[in-house]
Amino acid sequence: MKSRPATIRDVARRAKVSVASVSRALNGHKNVRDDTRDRVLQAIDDLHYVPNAAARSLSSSQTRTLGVVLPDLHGEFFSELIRGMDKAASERGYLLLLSTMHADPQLAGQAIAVMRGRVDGLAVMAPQLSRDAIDRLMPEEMPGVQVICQPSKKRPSFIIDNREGAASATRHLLAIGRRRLAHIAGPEGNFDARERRQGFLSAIAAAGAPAPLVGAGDFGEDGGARIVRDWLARGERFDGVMAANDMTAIGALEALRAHGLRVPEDVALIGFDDIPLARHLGLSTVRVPVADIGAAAVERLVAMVTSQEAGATPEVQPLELVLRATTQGRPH
Amino acid sequence: MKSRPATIRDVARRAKVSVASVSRALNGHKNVRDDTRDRVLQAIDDLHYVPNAAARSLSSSQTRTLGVVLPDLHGEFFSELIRGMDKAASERGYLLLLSTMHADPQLAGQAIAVMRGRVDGLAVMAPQLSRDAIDRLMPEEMPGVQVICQPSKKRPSFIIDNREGAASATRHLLAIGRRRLAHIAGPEGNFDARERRQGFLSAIAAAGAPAPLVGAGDFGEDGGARIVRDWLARGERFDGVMAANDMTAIGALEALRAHGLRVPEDVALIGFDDIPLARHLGLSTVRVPVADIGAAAVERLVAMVTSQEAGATPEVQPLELVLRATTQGRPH
DNA sequence: CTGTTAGCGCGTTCAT
DNA sequence: ATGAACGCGCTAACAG
Repeated sequence: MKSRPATIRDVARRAKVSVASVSRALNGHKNVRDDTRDRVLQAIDDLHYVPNAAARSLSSSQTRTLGVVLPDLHGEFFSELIRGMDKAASERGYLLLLSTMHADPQLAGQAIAVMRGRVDGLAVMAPQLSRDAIDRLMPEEMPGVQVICQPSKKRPSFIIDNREGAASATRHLLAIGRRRLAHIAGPEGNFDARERRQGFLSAIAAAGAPAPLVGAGDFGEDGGARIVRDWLARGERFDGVMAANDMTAIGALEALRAHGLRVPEDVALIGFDDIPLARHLGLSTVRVPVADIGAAAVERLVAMVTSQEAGATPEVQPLELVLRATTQGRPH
Repeated sequence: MKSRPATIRDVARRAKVSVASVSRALNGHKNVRDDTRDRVLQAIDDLHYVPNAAARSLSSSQTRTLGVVLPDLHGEFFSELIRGMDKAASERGYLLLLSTMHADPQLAGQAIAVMRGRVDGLAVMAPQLSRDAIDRLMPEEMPGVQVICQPSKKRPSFIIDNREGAASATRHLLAIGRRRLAHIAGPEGNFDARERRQGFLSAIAAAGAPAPLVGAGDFGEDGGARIVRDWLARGERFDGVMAANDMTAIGALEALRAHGLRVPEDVALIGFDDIPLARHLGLSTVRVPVADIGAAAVERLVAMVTSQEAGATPEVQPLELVLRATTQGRPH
């Protein structure tokens, strides 16, 4: 007996009430007699009735779904962000519709477009897009928040203080006596990468330290390793490296060691993000509370969806300097 | 001018055609004159029309969305699985609706229930649930596949040969001359964990090696470390450890070293999964092609959704032994 | 090739 | 407290 799924009408018939009563009972309205409600519930149970989500959306024009548009993220960063978002969403009865796009702005646009009508709100992370590009892509009429990218004036943004984080990492290098510093930056198109570079440079300037070495990495392990090898091959001298993120730092670490340099004795090294690998490798870094950011963003998004709240003040999550072996004499 | 979104009727009016023609043009039907199609496309562009997904679903009874139900996964395993799935899905015009549930079977049931009517098919990973439990939870009428868990007879399953993987890891330990082996198992309720333990034991038996030590871990770093500390405290002797997964192995590695034991000289160590950490720590392991599994599962699911295909033969993805420093004399 | 129209399943007035 | 009826936006069957 694989009959088609029961509809609200089947339930109404079986409970001997009208569809309106079933709907009311279902949505917990007050004006339903206990007796009626029980009969409805019984019928629902008998028929294994499950409301059709599409019909519900069409008629109520809300989906109880949130769209999440992410760049081509890897590893722990991705999973932590989703974990934070999913937790906040499911606690509030929302589901997450996912779209992991690639760097191309055009794809970003498509990703956002296909979500229209399927979600009540949108959380977008697009560090490679400018503020204006994001503004152009986001549908006017739909609530939206931005996560870890250039803050918008029109939408709440959940960000971190990249400059301060990078500056404090740099000050730490200076504080342990390193003077000839180097920075391996992230992709030029990436907002966070640019901010971190700025933070590094301003800390150097503020301390009156010698002009630093700056190379352009790609947020990846290979990029970090390549830059370091180049420097070393050119005979550059440096005793402290601040990398744009942990993966870059890890690449740098391997290149340094492959060249016979000791870390931290010869060169101190610090990254950014605090991915789990960092802890295991004893890499000093700046911790980004990714899951918290995701949760905060979704929490706010749900508030916007349910109560039309506006407001666009960026919410800045605190960073934390995590000191480990690569900037300390002792092993972790 | 923040008017309500344009509907198909607005488009029809502006293009001076009927809604049916708009629908046909939209869905790429052949029987539309070029002239008509152009006018429709023009109107769509003018009005920034985007079809309402809910209405479309209701009327066509398909959502172009796939549900993904996952356990409380961490790190790279999670992100790789999603990456593989999302790639396969988006290439075919499908979106992923996510639900990360917790171990509780009741929650699993809820997670699946809320997806009814919102997705065309379901991909479920539930290693902590029995075959029967999953069968009971999965809606009869909806296409579904299972990923990395006890294979069902009713649905295609995408699995790995845990026993053979564990056995080959164990044989490798034996082959490099280790005889007093130990196994740190995963949670007893987990299907893959049980299979891996079996694989370990049968390899031991087949080789006629001495009775091994077996401890119950939890797939986590702490569990692995705890078991090793216990063994060491009790004065147990062993020269090779096969851990149920990489995180467990990493915990074991740290406990071993903290106790002054050298790896692999004193104790050889091998894990399972090949998460990125494994490579960085030089941990030997068994590689599970997580992204490929996810992609294959979704690919098959889409086929089932679009063409009612049946079939329930488990698809077994190949594993690969990855040898690194923790089972070899030399560093990686 | 094109237009008219009847549902799809549900929420929600409006009467009663 | 309950029921009848309309409309949400779209697809598809049917007429022309």
